Amino acid sequence: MRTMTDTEKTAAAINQSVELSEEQLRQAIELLFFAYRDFTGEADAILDEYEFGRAHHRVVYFIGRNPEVTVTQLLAILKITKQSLARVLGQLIDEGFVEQRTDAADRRRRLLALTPKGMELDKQLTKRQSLRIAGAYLAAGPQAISGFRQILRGLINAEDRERVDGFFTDIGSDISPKGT
Amino acid sequence: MRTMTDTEKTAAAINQSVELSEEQLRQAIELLFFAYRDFTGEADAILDEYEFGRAHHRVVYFIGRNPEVTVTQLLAILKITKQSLARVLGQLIDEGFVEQRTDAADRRRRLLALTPKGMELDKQLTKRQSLRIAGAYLAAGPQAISGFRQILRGLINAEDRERVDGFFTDIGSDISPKGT
DNA sequence: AAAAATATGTCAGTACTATTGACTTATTTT
DNA sequence: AAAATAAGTCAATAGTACTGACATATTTTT
Repeated sequence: MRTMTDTEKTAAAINQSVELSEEQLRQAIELLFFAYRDFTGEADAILDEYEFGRAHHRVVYFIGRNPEVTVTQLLAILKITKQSLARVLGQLIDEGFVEQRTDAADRRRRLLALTPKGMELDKQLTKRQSLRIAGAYLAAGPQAISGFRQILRGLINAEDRERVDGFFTDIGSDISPKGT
Repeated sequence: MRTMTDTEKTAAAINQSVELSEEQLRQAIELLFFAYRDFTGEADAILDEYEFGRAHHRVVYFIGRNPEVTVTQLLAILKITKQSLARVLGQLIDEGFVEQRTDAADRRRRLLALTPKGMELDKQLTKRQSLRIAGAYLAAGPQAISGFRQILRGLINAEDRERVDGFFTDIGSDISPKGT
């Protein structure tokens, strides 16, 4: 009686653990719900100080991440309407967190960027969330990080996946021990 | 002067060898944002048919998951106020998706459960989201699933982690669907 | 040059979710 | 009997987002 090869063992293991029970899928739903709730709740205290809401946070975040983004591009990223963005963006501009300049190449366009004040806010908001993520990353290790990324990427609509692919496509390797 | 324990040495080693760049952490923030947005968007079309919103979805989901849950427990899970829940829960009860009965052991309590109609809605809503998750799970494989879970669990506030431990650990007695 | 399309901005009205605060009723615990 | 707990309700407010309609400036197409 022959023994299984390593490959066969792996295949069997995959088959067994890939049996996706309703229980397992519901667990994933709940993980997402609680993780997202706690993750977004992180910045709320800071936002309150500025009398801003989560919509302001998202706008600040994505302008910070994509300097010189246009209004239309921002709408595409956030998937909200122009009217919804207007309120939030207007406040951020009025209060000096975001600045607009006309694109010289196409004068219909307004290029959006954070002011130093806006960068400061972005940094403050992102720091908290980053700490939470860093904690989870460090506790779980590089393999887990790779899996986390792969699955979340798979949950994103195909059209938007490229947005999160960042500058490196070799998922997993970028977290490995430095210098070795 | 005391020496480091093995655990401390390990922690120190991890801290030194793993470099979490701002870029990596921002990528995680974006993964969460897009994945959660697309994941929750999945059920919207169905909810529209019933003229319900996402709040109704969450309530149906958690009652389905925890039959005989009380109002207070549901508030603790959802972390919203009683007044917020009242509107949504009232509608669900009025329209026959959720039923209430008085707890015989403590007649102040109302035990909540889905009616067959409510179960049908829950199933319909969960199916879509489960398919999305199953797709990502199957594409990424068991190791990735494990990592995904570990990291998301690490993002959840410590108090609530037990809620998502599911079949692995004994869940907090406050929510379990009674028995012992 | 005129027409069409694009990018942005704005006004008005509506819906959903969620909040704080105050108060009531019923029931159980102290 | 008093205090605490569980649930329900009323009123007012805020934040986010939507649809629809329309205006202006600029660029592209015809």
